[in-house]
Amino acid sequence: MNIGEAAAAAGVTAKTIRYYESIGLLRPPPRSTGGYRLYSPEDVHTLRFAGRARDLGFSIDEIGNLLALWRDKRRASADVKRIAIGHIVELEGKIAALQAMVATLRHLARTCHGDGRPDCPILTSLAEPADAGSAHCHPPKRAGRRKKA
Amino acid sequence: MNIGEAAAAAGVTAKTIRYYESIGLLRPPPRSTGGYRLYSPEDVHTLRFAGRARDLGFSIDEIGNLLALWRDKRRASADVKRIAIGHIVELEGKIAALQAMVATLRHLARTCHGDGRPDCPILTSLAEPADAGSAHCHPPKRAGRRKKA
DNA sequence: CCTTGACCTTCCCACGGGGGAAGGCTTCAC
DNA sequence: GTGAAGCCTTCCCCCGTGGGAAGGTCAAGG
Repeated sequence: MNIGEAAAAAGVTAKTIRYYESIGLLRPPPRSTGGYRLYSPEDVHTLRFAGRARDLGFSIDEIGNLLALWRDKRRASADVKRIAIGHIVELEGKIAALQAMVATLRHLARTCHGDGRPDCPILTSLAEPADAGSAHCHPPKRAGRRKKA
Repeated sequence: MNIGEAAAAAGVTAKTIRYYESIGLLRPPPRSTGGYRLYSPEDVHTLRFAGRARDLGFSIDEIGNLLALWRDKRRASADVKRIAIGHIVELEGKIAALQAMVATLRHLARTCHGDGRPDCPILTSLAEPADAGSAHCHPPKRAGRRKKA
């Protein structure tokens, strides 16, 4: 089948498939005489695997590792589980960072009149020096974003 | 003061300042005879404002809006609050998406032996057709990542 | 047989939010 | 006067795609 059909069957876009192939995540499929990529039903399985792993937030590298384990019939399930657990930890870190932002924003929004007057603690707090604006709130910023933080 | 000093005072990197200037988020400062950017204490306030807004997860566009409101002394605090509330909603959507992923992963990890045997429900579930693998779990995937979702 | 339209190909640009390096100026302290 | 920072610009890199242009292929209908 052509790339469009395979993409629809796997729940990803043709664009994504070409991208995954270009970065070496997927092996290049055979081509028709006209140069079209030709996919087998097994390929569709692999594509769906990759797409669903992405939906679960795995990075390209992690998906590559999972794909290798998937292809290896003698894998140990412990290896798979370790990757999954590690990913859970990573996701929870992001969740915590986002929740800290929400908490800070909620606090700021609560103290803002929200009417026609110009004075707004959200704005003044954002411009406050150093950590004065966030110290009374929740330190953990974005996960690993700031180098000097 | 030069860019490095201003960056240190505002808690951002010189690189970030140049980047923000290049995309039009910040106005170009005056230059010395040697071409160095010269920043005033007010500029440092603005820089800190932008950096802290980014730490709270605001997008470049949103920071631009907030900066415009910040400069406008006759703004209505309701406008600021609306942006903040909108951002909270957005962040909560991301949190929910991440939590759904974690829940699914937890479920999969729980059913995986995690020993030397090769059979692993994590892998088989990822390759299952359609929504069979996630239907018994939590639908909301990443916020706005998949177009055809 | 030929056209049409859907599909495919490669290539480049964009996003956010910068990191890092190359190669050249300035500026400051000694 | 001179050496070491620090700054300048410019370029290319990362993730994970999405969008679109310019052009080739394929299947079906007239």
